[in-house]
Amino acid sequence: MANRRGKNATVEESQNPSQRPETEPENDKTPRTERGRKTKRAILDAAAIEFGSIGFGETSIVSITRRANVALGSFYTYFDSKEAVFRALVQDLSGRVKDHAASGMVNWDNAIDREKSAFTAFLRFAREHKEIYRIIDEAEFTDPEIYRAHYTGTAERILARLKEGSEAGDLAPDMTEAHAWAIMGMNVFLGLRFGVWSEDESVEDVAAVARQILSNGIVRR
Amino acid sequence: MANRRGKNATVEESQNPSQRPETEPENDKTPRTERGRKTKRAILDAAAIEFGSIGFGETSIVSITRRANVALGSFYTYFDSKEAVFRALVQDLSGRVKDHAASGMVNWDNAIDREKSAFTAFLRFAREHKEIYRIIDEAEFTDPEIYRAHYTGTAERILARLKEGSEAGDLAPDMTEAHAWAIMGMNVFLGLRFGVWSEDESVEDVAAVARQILSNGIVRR
DNA sequence: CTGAAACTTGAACCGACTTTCAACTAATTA
DNA sequence: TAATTAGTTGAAAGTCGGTTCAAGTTTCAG
Repeated sequence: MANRRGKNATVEESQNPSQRPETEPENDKTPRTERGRKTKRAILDAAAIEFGSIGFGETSIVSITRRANVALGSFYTYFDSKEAVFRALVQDLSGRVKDHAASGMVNWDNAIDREKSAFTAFLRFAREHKEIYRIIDEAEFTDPEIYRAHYTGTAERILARLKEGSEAGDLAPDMTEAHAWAIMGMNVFLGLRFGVWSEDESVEDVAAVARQILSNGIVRR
Repeated sequence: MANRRGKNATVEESQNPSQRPETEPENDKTPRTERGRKTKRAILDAAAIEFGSIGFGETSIVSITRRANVALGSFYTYFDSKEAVFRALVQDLSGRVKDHAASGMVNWDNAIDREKSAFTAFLRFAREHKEIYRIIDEAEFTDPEIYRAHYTGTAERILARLKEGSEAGDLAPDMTEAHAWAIMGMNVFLGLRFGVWSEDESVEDVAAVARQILSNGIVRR
């Protein structure tokens, strides 16, 4: 096994450089003033809380603006509809998850430990931001495109790592998209059960199981 | 490895014995006539199609009754609300998935092949019933209780199999809930990507990857 | 200081959906 | 056949939330 130190070697492109790429500039609803930016931020933050706690169906524009301490009408200064805030939010959060995972993924010597490190970062993140994961999941129904993009992108990054591992000689030579999806599924469900639903097991213990599976499978040896 | 034939040895309790357990009898909305039973069935079927194709948020009671060729008012003869049909439906479908998985899981000689067999059955099922999976997933937001029960129950059954595998000497001796959730996550995500989203890979190829991971992990050997 | 642009406000409008209900039909029982 | 119960119907009431907009406030450049 090669001995590579992963400090920051893992940070992918990540954190968007300028302020607001947000896919399309579209109908110029972008604030032009500091005041405006603040208000928009307040609306987004309030929306995150509402969507995260009571879900897309139950939150109303009023519930968002009420929580943001902003008038109902102000909402439409910055967003076209409930779907629009949701979309903006999911994109925002999806990016944050990616960034966090990348920057938290340090200290690995081989491909297996690299994955363990990635999972550990992910699990900690899930514990910190349970709402975020609810929101991204709900996008499956509210905004399928973004939902797909989120998981497709994540799988691509995993697969890239796996291929590096193969080339370095750590991993079997035949890593495919399916491998990446299998690992992602493992991570997501462990995150749901041991991150979001309960924290009755230590991060380390759960990560050890994931690591064991990747390095040995579950057969008796 | 022991050589056990799994023909039906795997059918768990499954298919509910009498007709309609449906959790609570509650407000006696049960039909008393053949005619009534037919109508209720029509509503449920129509609901499955609506929920499955346009989702919970978009379907309205009218859209359901229209599709069922039934008057709007008839809906309330059998259900209290949109949530109520959804709940009934999810419970119904969750049971069907379980039954199908159990009965499709035949022809295994050892614990690993048993899991491969389970996954194969699941993936085929997912391809046949993409809507069903969308519906169960949506329960995460519409009816968290049932959603949890669905996955908790599935994980329990996986864990029971793993423990049998350990005892039989096929599997490592330390199988835990986390192992079961990891496997379930793998299966679900592979099902999503290679069952629901696209069928560009053969069931066998995808199953082979899952099997490889469980038996060897992904390290080079 | 002035005027224009950015931003804020909430009442009011509007459409869509849920839910109720009284009148009607079908099936069953005595 | 009459009386009773189960089931069906769709109009209409009621509710709820999204969206609009005209009037107001704040900010700032000139």
